[in-house]
Amino acid sequence: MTQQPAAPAPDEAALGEEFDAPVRGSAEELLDAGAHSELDAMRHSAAHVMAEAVTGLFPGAKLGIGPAIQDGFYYDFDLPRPLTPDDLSAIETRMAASVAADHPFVRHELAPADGRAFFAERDQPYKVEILDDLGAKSAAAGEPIPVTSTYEHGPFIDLCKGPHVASTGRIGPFRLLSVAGAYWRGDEHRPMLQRIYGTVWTNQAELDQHLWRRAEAKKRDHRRLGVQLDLFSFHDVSPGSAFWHPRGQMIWRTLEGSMRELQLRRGYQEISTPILVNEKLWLQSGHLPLYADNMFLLQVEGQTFGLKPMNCPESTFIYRSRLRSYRDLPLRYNEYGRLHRNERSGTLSGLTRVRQFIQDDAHIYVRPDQLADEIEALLGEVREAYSWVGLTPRFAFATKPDKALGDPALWEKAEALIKEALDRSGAQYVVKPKDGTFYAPKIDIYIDDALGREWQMATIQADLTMLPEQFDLTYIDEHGQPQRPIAIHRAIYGSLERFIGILVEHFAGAFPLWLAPVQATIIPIADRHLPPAEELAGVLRGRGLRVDVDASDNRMQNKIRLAQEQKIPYMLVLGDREVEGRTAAPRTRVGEQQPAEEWSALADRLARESAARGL
RNA sequence: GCCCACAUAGCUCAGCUGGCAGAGCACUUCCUUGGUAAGGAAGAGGUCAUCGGUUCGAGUCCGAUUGUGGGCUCCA
Repeated sequence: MTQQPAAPAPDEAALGEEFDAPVRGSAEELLDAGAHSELDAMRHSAAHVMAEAVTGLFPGAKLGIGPAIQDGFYYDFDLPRPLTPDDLSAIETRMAASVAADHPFVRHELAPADGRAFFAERDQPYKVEILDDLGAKSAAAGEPIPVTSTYEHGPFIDLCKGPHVASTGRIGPFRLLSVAGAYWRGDEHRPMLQRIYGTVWTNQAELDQHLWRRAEAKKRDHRRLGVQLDLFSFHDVSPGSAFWHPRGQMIWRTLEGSMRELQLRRGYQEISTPILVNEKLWLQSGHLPLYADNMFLLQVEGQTFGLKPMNCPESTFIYRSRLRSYRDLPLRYNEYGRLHRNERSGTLSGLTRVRQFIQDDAHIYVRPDQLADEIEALLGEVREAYSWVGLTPRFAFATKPDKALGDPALWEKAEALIKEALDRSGAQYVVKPKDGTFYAPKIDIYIDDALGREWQMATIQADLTMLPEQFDLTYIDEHGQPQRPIAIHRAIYGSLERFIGILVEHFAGAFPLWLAPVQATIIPIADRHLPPAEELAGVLRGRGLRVDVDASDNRMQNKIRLAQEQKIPYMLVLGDREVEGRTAAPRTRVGEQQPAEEWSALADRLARESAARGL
């Protein structure tokens, strides 16, 4: 967010650093009302008006495309020089003038050849390319080339299939947001154009709401809160890899602990496999040719080793370490594997795009007749784990892609079994045809966070070929014959790094009690209350609670403020009154004051609340 | 990787057209021992990301490098 053309409102700036204690569950008010076609027409029209402004400022500018998108629009330009934030305000000013002039949008239709000539004359090669592609596509389909339609408003005319609002005056309040580079047609071998993003709404209140939501998202940004809450940091000695501070690591361990509990209950067995592995492993699995660019490879004594980018192949060595009976299956191996992927430098971003991460991975080996039951159980695991953090998973079923390994009949069977499991579990899901991996149909899991943003999280894949065939896995069936198992790959949190990043933003740093790295801070009012404060801390820690004592010489009010900023769920105030009765006065981070409570009763209550994993 | 922007104290940031490096918070010490969102005073803290260049003189101008941000791209 490098360019914000207009200064924030003064009161907003003053409040910016310390936003109010977030009230979780207020998601609805943050949600977008949703786009509709009238608004889309307005946004697309705004793109035209912006193109008018840009071509006015930069005669000879070449135009890419300028569609409506969620919340706004963009337009790509080929310009003689890079745009600056000052240019954005100049463009906004010109746009405002065009809106004030209320130019009608007029549609013209031209014969295809005339249309091409029209844009060729005006030296608009990208538009010509679009028309040529359109013609080629029609020819290939054996259809007539459609007429070329253009829309004209005031001094500006553009290739466009519409629709538009009636006139520029109908365009609602807008704001230009940022400039970014974008390859023509998303292809890095094509020229890089300059893209300007803007947002448009039907009225000022909606625009204000949108800008507020953007500001709110920025305040919740896990990269910012990670520093403020002392969770993790990044350093240039290892770009793309987080340094976990004690509090961040505590969140990590707490999530991991809950998952271990669930996995134990479900009969998983935990394994751990090497990080540094000879490249021949990925030659065998088939990953190497496709994935080598994303791997960290190194030469060791004349051989090539790599840091593992995924866990899957190695669990097969444990599977094959002895002969397996049909009675052994399902065999559920889970692994918290530390993975490295060489993401391109420009793509790294906080915890959501990293080079090193740890997955709560598992590989489950099943007989074909066990597949549907196992998938159904896995869907239950996903629902349970996500309920701990108040997220509702949505499922997408991705089927066989065109380029796929293995016997099509097997695919068909596996897909039918997955569908059966999905239906039986009562899950809501969409089907994404041909979106599976080359070795497995899969179920992808999505959530919407408190700001209404969608994230792809976990995945469940039913691998028919890669592990079973490439590594020649077998089990002995009841007739003494070797059979192929199916390998289910699944991660529930996915990457813990990414999961925590999403949770930080979802909760705005105010983690539920069970997950909060510090669950309570004890606030002695005066120094003489320090020894009993330590005593109380001992009682609470004895019940497994994570507790700090604020031993600074700050005043109580200041200690409360600091605990509030750290979003610690409970502040336990200890003064003369409390020490006398061996009680403490709890205050929650939303400002609620609870009656003073006897130490062991308080410890019991908080421990119960924490164990319940409530929100 | 590519385009653009940015990098000043632990954090958030100021430093106009080149002329001895600043503030608030945090930290240390002292005073204060308090009742639900900042008590007071003093002090310490910076090779202005790194390397090179222009200049009498560079935080400031130019170049390269590294990192970060907004995007594009990719994602088994």
